[in-house]
Amino acid sequence: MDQTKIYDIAGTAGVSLATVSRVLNHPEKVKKATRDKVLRIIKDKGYKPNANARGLASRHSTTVAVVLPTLTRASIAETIQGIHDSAKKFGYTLRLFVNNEKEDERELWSEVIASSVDGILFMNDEMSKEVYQLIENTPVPVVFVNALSKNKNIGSVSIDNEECSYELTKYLISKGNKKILFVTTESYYAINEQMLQGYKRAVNESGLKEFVIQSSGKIPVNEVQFEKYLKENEKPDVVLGVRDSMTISFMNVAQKLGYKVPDDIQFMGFQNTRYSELSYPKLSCISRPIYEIGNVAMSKLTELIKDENKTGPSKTFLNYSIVWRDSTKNN
Amino acid sequence: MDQTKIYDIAGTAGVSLATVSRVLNHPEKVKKATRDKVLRIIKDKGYKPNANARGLASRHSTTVAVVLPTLTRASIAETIQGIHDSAKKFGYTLRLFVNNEKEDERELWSEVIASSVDGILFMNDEMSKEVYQLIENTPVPVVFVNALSKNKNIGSVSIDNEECSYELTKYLISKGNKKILFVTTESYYAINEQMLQGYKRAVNESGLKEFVIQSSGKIPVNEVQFEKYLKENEKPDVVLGVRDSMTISFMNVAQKLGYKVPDDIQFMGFQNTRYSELSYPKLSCISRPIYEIGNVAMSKLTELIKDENKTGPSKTFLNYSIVWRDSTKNN
DNA sequence: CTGAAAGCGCTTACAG
DNA sequence: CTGAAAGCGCTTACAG
Repeated sequence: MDQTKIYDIAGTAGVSLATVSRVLNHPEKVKKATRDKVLRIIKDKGYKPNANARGLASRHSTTVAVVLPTLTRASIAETIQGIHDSAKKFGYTLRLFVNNEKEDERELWSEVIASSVDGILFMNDEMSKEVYQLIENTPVPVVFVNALSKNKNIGSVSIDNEECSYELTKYLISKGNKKILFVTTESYYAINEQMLQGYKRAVNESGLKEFVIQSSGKIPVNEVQFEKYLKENEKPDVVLGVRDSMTISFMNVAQKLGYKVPDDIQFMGFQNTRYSELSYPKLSCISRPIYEIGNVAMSKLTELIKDENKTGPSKTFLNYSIVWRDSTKNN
Repeated sequence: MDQTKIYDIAGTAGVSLATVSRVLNHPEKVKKATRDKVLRIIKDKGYKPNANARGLASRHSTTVAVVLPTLTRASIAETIQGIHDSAKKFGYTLRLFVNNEKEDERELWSEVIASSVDGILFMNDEMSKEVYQLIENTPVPVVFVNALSKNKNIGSVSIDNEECSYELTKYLISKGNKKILFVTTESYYAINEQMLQGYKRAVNESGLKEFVIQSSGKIPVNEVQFEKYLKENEKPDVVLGVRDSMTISFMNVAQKLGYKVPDDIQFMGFQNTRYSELSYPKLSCISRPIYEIGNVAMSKLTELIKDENKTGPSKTFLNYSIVWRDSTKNN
C-alpha cells in the first residue's frame, strides 16, 4: 500500500540510489544498459519520485504558482487552460493562489514564496506598492500574464492594448460612427487603462468627444447602470467594452429597451471569451488570444527559470485580429 | 535575499528549532512567554516554513489536488472558486491537475499521488476501470465534486440529479408541454445520465414520448446540429439542456430561425452558470449551487483528512431550486 | 560510468 | 515545557 521509494527501485535494480536518481535527472550520465534496466523497473513499479523530497533536495520543484484575482471570469479560466497545457509540456505542475480579498496581498505573497515554486505567473494586474517591492525581490522569475507591470524588470505577455484599441476606434470612426462609448471597469487595471488611452487618442485625433463609463464586475449592478445610461443619454453608435461580460450585458439591456443590434447600436468586445459565441447576437471582438497568452507566458517562464544568466525580461506582444460577428454592421 | 529559515528564528529567539517548530504546529505545548516571543520574531522576519521540507517531514502537505477535465467550462471554474475559498479557510493550498487527454489518466493519477497531497477533489466524472482501481487504492481521501462515483466507498457532493430532473420535467408537463427535448452530452457523464433518467421517468409516467439528442462540447458543431434538428423535426415545446452553453447555443439557433423565445419554444438549463445571466433572453435554470458544491466538497475533504477513524464516506446532496428567468413562460 | 555520504529544511518521538 | 537527534525521500558534488 505504501508508495514505492527510490530505495526500492535501487534495490531491485541492484544499483545505488544515486544511479536511480541520475537516470531520472541526468540520464545521459548513465550507461544505456543500466539506464534501460532501471527505467523498466521504474515503469513496472509505477514509481514516481516524491515531489517534496525532490523539491527539498534539488531546490526546484517543477511547480509554478499562478496568482489570480478570481476564477469566475471566463477570460481568466481560459488563460489558465493555456498556461496548464504549456506547463504540462514542460513538466511543470500548477499551484493556484487566488487573491480575491484585497487586504492580504502581502500575506498571499509570502505564501507563494514559501511554497517554493520555481516561478510565478501573475494575473492580478494591480498591486499595492508594498507588494510590488515584494515581487521585485522575489527569488524566482515572475511573468505577468495578460497584465502589465509598472516595473520594467518584470516580463509580461499580452497584446498591445493601447494600439489595438486605437486602431479599432479609428476604424469605427472611419465607418462614420460618431458617438463611441467606452465601457471600462471601476477598479483600476493597467491593461484596461491602456485600452482607454488608445480609445482616447483615436477619438481626439478625429475631433470627436470622449464618452466613458466605469462599471462593476457584477451583472445585476451593471444592468441598472446601463439602463439608466440609455434612458438619460443620446444613444451611442457603438459600445466598446473591456470585458465581454459587461459588453454583452449592455447589449441585452439595449435590446430589452427596444434597440436593434446592430442596426441601432453596435457592440464590440476586447476579449473574445466563450461568452462572445453564446450571446445573441454574437459579439464581434478583438480576438485577444487569451489561451495563447497563457501558453506563451508559461513557456517564457520556463525559459527564465532555466536561463542562468538571466537575459533581462521583456514585454511580449502577441498578435490580435478582429472577429466580426453579428453585433456590428461592419463585417 | 535568501529566505529566512527556521534556524534563523531559533537563533534570534534563543531557543531550539524544535521549539520554533512547536509554536507553529502545536502551540499549546509551548509556554506562553516563549511562544509570544517566537511568534513576534516570526512575524518580524516574515518567516514562512518551507513547504517541501514541512511536507517531507510531517507527511502532510496541507495541499490538495483538484483533478478536472478542463477549465474552459464556466461551471467548473465557478466550482473551483468555491473549492478555493473553502480551502483557504482551512489553510489548504490547491494543486491543479487537468486531464484533457483521455489517454493518460493513469499517468495523471500517478502524478497526483506522487505530489503527496493530503486529499483529492475529483471533478472528472467518468474514468476507466483501471483508474477506478487506482482511486480506490489511493492513500489519501478522495471526494467527487459535482460528479458521481460508481464506487460506494468514495464520497461525493452534488445535487440529486435524477430527482431534480424528474421534478422539473413533471412540472413542465403539468403546464401542458407535450414535446420536451432533452439535450445531453455525447461523452458519458454519470450526472448527465442521471438527469436523463429523471427526465425519462417523468415523461414515461405521463405517457409522453422521449426526445433526446446528444451534443458535442463545441459550439460551432452544436449549432449545425441544432439547426438541422429544428428544420427536420416538429418544434419542441421545451428544450432541457444539461449544459448551459449548449442550451443557450440551441436557443440562439432557434431565434435565428425565427422562433420566438419563450413563446414558441422554451429553454431551461441545469447549471445556472454565469452564462445564464448573459444570454438573451436570460436562461431559466435549475439553480445548481455550483459554488457551494465546491465549497462543501472541500470542507468534507478536510474532515476526511482529519478524521483518523474514517467514518465511511457518503453522498452529500445539496439543495437546489429553480430560477425562472426569461427563457420560459412559467415564471 | 557508479557509489558513499552529506545535506535540503523541517517535524516528532524521546529524554529530561 | 524544552532540547538533541533521527529521519522524511530525494539530489548532487566528490571520489574512484
